[in-house]
Amino acid sequence: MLADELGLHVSTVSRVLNGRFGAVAAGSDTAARIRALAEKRGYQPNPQAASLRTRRSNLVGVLVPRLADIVLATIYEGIEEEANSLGYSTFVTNSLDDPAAQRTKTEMMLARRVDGLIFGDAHFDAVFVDELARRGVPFVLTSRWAGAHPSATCDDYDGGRQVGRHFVELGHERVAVLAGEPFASTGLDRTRGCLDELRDHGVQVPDRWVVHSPFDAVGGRAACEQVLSGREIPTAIFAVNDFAAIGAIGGLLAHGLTPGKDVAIVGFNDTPLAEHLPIPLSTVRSPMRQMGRAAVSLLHRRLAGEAVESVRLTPTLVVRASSGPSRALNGRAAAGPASMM
Amino acid sequence: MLADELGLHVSTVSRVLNGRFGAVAAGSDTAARIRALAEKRGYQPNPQAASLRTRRSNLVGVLVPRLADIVLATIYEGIEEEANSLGYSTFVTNSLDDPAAQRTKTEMMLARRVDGLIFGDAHFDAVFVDELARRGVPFVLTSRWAGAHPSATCDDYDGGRQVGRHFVELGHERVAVLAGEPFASTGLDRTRGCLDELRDHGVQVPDRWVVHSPFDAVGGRAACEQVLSGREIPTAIFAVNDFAAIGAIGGLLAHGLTPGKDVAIVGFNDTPLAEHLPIPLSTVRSPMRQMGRAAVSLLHRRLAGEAVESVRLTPTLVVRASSGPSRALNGRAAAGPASMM
DNA sequence: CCCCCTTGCACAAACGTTTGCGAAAACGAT
DNA sequence: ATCGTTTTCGCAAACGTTTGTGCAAGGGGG
Repeated sequence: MLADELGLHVSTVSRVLNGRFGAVAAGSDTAARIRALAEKRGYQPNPQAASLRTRRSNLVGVLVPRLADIVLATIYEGIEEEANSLGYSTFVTNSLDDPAAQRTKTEMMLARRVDGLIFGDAHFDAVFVDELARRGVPFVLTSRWAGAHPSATCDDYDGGRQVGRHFVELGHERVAVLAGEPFASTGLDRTRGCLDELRDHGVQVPDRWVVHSPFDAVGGRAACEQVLSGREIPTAIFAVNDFAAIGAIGGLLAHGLTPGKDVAIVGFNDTPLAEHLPIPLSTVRSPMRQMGRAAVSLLHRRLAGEAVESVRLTPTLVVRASSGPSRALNGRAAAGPASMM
Repeated sequence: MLADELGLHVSTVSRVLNGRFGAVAAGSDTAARIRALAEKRGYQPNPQAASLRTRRSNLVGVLVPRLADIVLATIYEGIEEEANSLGYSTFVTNSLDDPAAQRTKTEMMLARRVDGLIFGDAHFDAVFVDELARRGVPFVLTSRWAGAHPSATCDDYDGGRQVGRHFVELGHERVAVLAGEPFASTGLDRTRGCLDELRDHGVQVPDRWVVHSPFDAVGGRAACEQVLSGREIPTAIFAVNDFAAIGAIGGLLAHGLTPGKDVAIVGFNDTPLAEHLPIPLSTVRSPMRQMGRAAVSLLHRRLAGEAVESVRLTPTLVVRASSGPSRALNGRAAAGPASMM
């Protein structure tokens, strides 16, 4: 250690390096000497020794359904940024939305003595998080909310309404919703918002046109196929997730329908890919990175004993070719489909 | 603690719970009593206290260019799986391929006392990893290799050759390569493999048709635009990454060219999206998850003092619509470009 | 000149493990 | 019954911090 090398006591070193109190912890010259040597030696305090003593690890555990989902990965980028700037390190892990995995992974993080947790995979029934709350484990939610637990989410309901309004403005009267997983508040709120807005404008969506599926391309494809299997087909589809939208586009094309022409389609999240797809995808941009940052900030304040309130960030609709021009101008005639591609 | 509760000494408890030696560390009855209570209390040893004593943290640091890149995220899934099963926990962080960030993030992990590191973002020049190796920091590489450091990678050169062979089999004689970042072994090997295979079959690729770009859609788009800006255009394009391929597809369409018809295009990695794109993308499937697992295994053995050798996993070409049917059967006539979308 | 207050630092305990060492107890062989 | 060997387990030190307490010196006011 450097204490001995300076002929000082380790406690003195600790005090100046932590610079706790307003008052200087040591004579300005000794403090300077200490800092100088620490710099020179590249001294980094041993975090495990410190947390052993302080009973704080400055670790936060993060659970997401899946990091390979770009949405969650981006949220995690926000989490990491903010966490680092607050002096925390983060453990991430995938739960795959499997309740058993959520439990065991959470226990692993707890065993690692994380100070708190951030869940990006909360299920709408909230049974697991309720249980954790009862145990007094400090956590916050992000991406999805559940129960009354503090969360940093996107205002998905509002996003859904924006999509609904977009559809009515385009004159659509037959719309389907690919609603995502039934246990995720994101999908639920997005579809509810959309349906509410449509209803407010006199458009009713039949139940058979609200279909749940996983938040990925194969899920979207399957859900789309199901919608298209009926006698009547919709003129607009809202997929509550960009990847589901991509799958749906595949489904449409397979049925000889051109997205953005025969049927409008809009996704959600504004994934980087959306604007680069062969048919640029209309979508709702959600502030993913900010959600992550907000979640950490929430957790940080919770850990400081503060009573925090959930934050809900507003998304914005981005219109591209996939939701096409107004149906009023467009009619159903199929022009040379290549023109807009 | 549970030691006192049992009237036993903490050291005894420690011994039976660790079950170190082949010989039982305690009487079978006391051992049973200890285990029973540990189970009942849900006792989990404090890892920071343990690492303080053992000077091993069982932590491994992972640096990737970006987790929001699905390729790296998937590799990380493999890393996490294997790490957990070996008793390690992992810290991941994004370096964004920025050398300064690589340095500071690495130092952060070292400050956290990780036992070893896994780099998914090694640069081909290897200056940083060389330096680390000199300092005696234990690490392995994955995804990209550099210098002679142990790595778990895909045989990118072979993958490139497979693409080259595919192109010659289809009869292409004018091919372009969107080569990715010039500092990544992945892109370098993939293009080299492709070019070598083509050359072996008498096809020369002009330098102006080998263009570097970031591994994402906008990069691919830009690179593609550059290729298409010339007087002559290629009949086949190899994008060394699926996302770049998607961007390139956008570029082709913008020029009125239909991928898979006017020009064949193949990507790399077989991202989940590839097969669900409007024009299903031919691509080379790389064993991402296995690479991650192999990297951890390598690191683990290195930490045990073993001298390890790099592993190189072989990829397999997956042919889909985007590389279209043989040019011999196809000719150059451009049919209605929309038909297959 | 004495007292008190501040400043500057050392002392030591504590956090929860692991592990070398040694003592007591159990056991087997003679 | 004795002796040697093994088994079983307690003792204590150590890992690198943080932090409450206390002691000595220095300084200012009476």
